[in-house]
Amino acid sequence: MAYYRPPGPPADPLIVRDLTRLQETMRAQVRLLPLPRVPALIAGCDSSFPTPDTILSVFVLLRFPSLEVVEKVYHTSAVELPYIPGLLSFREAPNLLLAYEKLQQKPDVIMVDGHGIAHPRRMGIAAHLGVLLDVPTFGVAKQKLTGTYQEPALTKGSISLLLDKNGELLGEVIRSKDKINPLFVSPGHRCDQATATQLTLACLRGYKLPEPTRLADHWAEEFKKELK
DNA sequence: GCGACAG
DNA sequence: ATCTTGTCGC
Repeated sequence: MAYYRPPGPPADPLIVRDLTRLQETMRAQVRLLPLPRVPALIAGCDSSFPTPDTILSVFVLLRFPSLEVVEKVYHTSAVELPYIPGLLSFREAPNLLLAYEKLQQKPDVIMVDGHGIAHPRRMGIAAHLGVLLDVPTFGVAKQKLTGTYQEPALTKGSISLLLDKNGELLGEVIRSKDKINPLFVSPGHRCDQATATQLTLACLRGYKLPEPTRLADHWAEEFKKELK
């Protein structure tokens, strides 16, 4: 009799140990600082899964601050790792990098769907991608991974801090729309909290998600349907 | 031992 | 992330 098994290959505990170590060495590469100048191009990226073992990643390039769409590309490949909290980047980053290579022009900063340093080892997918590409990145997540915070006021623009057990700043919890669940914004690489928050706010257009990730999210869903 | 746990 | 209908609120 068949029995249930989660999507993707099983999580080999030996692999998990090695990836966690690799993540800890990558942490030393992260640099938190303001962008050298106001970005002219900002990118948004996200992934969807047409089938349990196929990943489809999208990169959308927008002019800033107009947010006019300049490019949108995607790439698909076989899933090599199951989803493991804290190790998401090893499952999605490889395919995201392949999609990134398809961009004709490169962005000055990338808004990633997921956390930056608001991660157990300060290496969320935004920081991970930033280090691999050596490009400024920050993360915008819909759910908390780690840290504690006070619920921000219910009005758009309200912000509260996301802190770790020692009071260290991990990110900011931002209400991007009235009475809608807040976003978790944190710097990735070559970016700082103030910049990540400013860019997130500057990219809001009446929706819960800022345009870069909202559009990447949208196209990840559209391209998925096209494949079916 | 008991929760928490991005996408 | 993905599956999946109707439904409550602004």
